[in-house]
Amino acid sequence: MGETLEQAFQKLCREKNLAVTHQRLVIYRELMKMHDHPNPEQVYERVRPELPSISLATVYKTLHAFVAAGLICQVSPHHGSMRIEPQGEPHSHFICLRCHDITDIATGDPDVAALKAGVPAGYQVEQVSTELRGICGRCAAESFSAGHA
Amino acid sequence: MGETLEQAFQKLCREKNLAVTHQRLVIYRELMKMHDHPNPEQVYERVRPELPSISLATVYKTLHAFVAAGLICQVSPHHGSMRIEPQGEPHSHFICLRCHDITDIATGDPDVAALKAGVPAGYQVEQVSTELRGICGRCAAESFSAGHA
DNA sequence: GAATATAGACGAATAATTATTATTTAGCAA
DNA sequence: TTGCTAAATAATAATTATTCGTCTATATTC
Repeated sequence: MGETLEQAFQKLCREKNLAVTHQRLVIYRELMKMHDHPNPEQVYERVRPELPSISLATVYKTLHAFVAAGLICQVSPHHGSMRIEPQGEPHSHFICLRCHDITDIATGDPDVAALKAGVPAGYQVEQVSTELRGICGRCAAESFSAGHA
Repeated sequence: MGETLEQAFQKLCREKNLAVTHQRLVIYRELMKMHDHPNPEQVYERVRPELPSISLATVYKTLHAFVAAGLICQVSPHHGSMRIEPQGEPHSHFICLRCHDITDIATGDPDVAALKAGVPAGYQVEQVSTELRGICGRCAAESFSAGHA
């Protein structure tokens, strides 16, 4: 039973062509214990007792590898830098994961009332927004031609 | 008529207790011309011809002042650092603008089909997420007691 | 118009992340 | 097994984005 998680991890790695390393296993095991939304620094601190010589850069690379492989998700990947919206019109945004470009999407408002219903008491909601993320037309065209070059 | 924007800006500033400065006016005027989602660096480059001695730090401070006053919006303010979600369950997030804490919100999925309908052709949507932003219970309680200290 | 508070310029500092390079390790084949 | 090759790691430097501190300049208030 103690092996179940490790075996599951090995299987996942095979599927995704990730090498199974001790560091990755320990990081994965710690991640699976966490039910909040840690940042890389926190993950680093959590694994250090078991991996005293690990470096923060390795944690970053491992987390990115896990995200790319779909083992974990990233909460609202940001845009590299602060982005502002001069006009106050409410709409959704499409954010390109590759070039970070933001495209306005005209959509109906989300059901704000239903969303707010799930918010704990004492929380003050100031904004609600829906984002779509993926690859924009330009980047999709580029990777297509690159794939056929 | 050329004065309309300037007058409107002055009025806004009075309402929000912001001093009307030349730098702020120029930044505001440029922002109102922009229909994309510039970052501070881009705003800086845009105003430099008119304000050769402005510093990037001033642009940051001004943008923050404008956001706080509600003159402009920020597109998905980020969390200071990368945040991950170990478990793959889909849900929404409440993000505290003060302490950056992320709280899971159990909600129904947004109408993904309707959202995707507004996406330009050639764009590949990989994720759709809804975020609520505001002040979490802890921070709200703190500012309440601070306000009455 | 003078006093006071706020804003700006400049440079340095900090935080988050990525790149570099040498070393180690995993995955695979003989 | 053993050795080869590609990938992963550790350590550190570099980059990028953002903020801070200090001094000067400007706006607001009287």
